[in-house]
Amino acid sequence: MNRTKITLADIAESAGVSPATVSRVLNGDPRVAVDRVERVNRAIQELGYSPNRAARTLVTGKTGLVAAVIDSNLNVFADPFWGQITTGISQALQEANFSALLMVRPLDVEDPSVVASLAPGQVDGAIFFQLHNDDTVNLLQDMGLPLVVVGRPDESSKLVYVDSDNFGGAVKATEHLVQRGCRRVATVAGNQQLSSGRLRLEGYRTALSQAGVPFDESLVAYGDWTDESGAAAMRALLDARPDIDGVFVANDLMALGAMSVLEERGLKVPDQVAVVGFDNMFGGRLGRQQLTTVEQDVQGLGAKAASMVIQMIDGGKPSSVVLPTTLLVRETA
Amino acid sequence: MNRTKITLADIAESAGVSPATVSRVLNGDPRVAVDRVERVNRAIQELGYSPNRAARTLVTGKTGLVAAVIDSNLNVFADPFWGQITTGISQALQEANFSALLMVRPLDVEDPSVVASLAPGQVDGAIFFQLHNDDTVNLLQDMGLPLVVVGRPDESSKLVYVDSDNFGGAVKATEHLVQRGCRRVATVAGNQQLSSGRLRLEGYRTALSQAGVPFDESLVAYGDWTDESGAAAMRALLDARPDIDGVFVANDLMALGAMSVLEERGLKVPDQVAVVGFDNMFGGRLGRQQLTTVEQDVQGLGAKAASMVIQMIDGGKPSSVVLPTTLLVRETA
DNA sequence: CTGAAAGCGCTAACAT
DNA sequence: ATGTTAGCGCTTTCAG
Repeated sequence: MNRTKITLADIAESAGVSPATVSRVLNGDPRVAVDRVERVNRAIQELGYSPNRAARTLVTGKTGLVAAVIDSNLNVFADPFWGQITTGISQALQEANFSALLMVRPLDVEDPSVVASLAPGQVDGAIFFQLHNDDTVNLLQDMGLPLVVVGRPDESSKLVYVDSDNFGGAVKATEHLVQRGCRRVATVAGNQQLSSGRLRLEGYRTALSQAGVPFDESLVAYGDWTDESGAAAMRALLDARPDIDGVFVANDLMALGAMSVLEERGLKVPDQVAVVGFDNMFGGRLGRQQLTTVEQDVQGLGAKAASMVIQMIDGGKPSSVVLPTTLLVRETA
Repeated sequence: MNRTKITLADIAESAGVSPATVSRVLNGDPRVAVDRVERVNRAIQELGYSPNRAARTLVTGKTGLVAAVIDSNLNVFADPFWGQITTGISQALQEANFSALLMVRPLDVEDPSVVASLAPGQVDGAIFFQLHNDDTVNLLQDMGLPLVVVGRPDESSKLVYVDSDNFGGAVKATEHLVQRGCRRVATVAGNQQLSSGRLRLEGYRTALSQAGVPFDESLVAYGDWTDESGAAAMRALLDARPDIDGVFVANDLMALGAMSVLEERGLKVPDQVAVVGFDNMFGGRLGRQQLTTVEQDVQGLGAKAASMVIQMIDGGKPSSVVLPTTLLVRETA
């Protein structure tokens, strides 16, 4: 239909006012006379005008864009996590009239192209996920880019972050196992390069030590979040310690793998071995039994991250936030 | 560090050349003398310059942006599908030097804001998902926006699309059931508002009729892709037709629900009832048994969609593509 | 309250 | 092979 792009000048002419006035109407300047506002709006309507972002950006210096940067090395894209969190981000940004720029990139290496795409003037802010190294991010931050990290950066870092309470969730999960009478509680830990992996393991250790149980290395096995790795870890655990009677698995997918191994060995869940997962993936209906697990609000995480960058863009200095996690007791423990 | 934004003019001055020359170097114009290219590049390096997108966009009319538009009413974000497909899109765009703009919006209503954000000049192209109504999309297409749809639009539509071979996959799944000896093959169909839901059901019917089996309404139940709905559908099916000996479930998540019902009724899979799913979610390891299912290449779907918009942006006229699906025979059928 | 005019940073003719 | 010169479409002083 409207193949020719129509500009602010066209509106000005059609409405019989100056470009400046049109611009004022567009930006809600209250000083413009009511009848003129009306005339301008009508012209906009009739001609089907929408302002050119680039031109606006060029003069204001604001792009209206926030980048969501995801490490492509985390090839766990099959995890529902990503869809949920990007949705949370996109919708929250939307409401503040920002758009989300999705960047899936290898972040483990120093990548000049990432820096270039995020240099001041390219985007107004950025949200980073689960970084392996903080260098690029710190550089960008020093260049004045408003940014927040999802997950927990190094202690030493001054980066602002949002995270689920992985530690607290793991503590609750482990305590639950202890309280229900498990005496030899093992754990299948996740990727220790990620803060979520480290903190869930730390929560397990802490809960145990608070319960007066000495830490036992042979009760810990590691996976990489996938169900196969959970199965392998569970097998290793059982081989080393056939007396295990409870296990905290750092995510539901690995718990799924672990439970299939338990079944394959003829071990009854939860009577012989109780299992607690983490994520509340598919409402715990992942395996054959309703999984007892720790719930985190992933979409909320995304929304929070978005609102924090926006705050920073507006000159604010939000502090890092840790969102609560909830233990959902179901059939497996 | 470099808080002051440095521009092309700064580079020109520092390198002792004209802005035009810098621009040429930036855009790889081969005519520039080698030593000058060198000088310019050094200046760029030293000053840490990166070109301003907005300015470039303003003059070239190309934004370097492709929007990925997802209907927020499809609140199936927990499905791994989204993460995979957006990853596929983002990476493919990346390689062609485009960026992905993620827009999660209600598409069932006529939304002027969607049109405005996608009007010519705002983005170079768009990828739409699973639309319920084609009106907005057709409008945008008429306005000259290069766009491709993921999923199958109305027959009448002239939209270019990419889709997995849902029909063919369903045919293979159903044929497999028939060939393994199932006489009363039921189906748990998905959301019929989506082309994937319709085509998988159609594939089931077609395979059956080709096998000379008359269509039987009482062997069809509907779900909404969730595992609960799959369980409910399976229950209804079994109540109506206790003689069912095979079932094609339109996605793995519903198959998971269906299998738990089978188990709860003491029906052995696959001996008493064989089950085939669709998606190959988590490699079929979703339930307690390795699920026989139809695999689709979701990330490939995203990548293909991206390369097709890029083709259109470059003036090409790609035709719609249907990506093959594969039956993976495992334990459940 | 409104208009004129000057750019924002870049590219693309057009000269040279 | 390189420089000069106009703008791209918008916002924003600065006058009035």
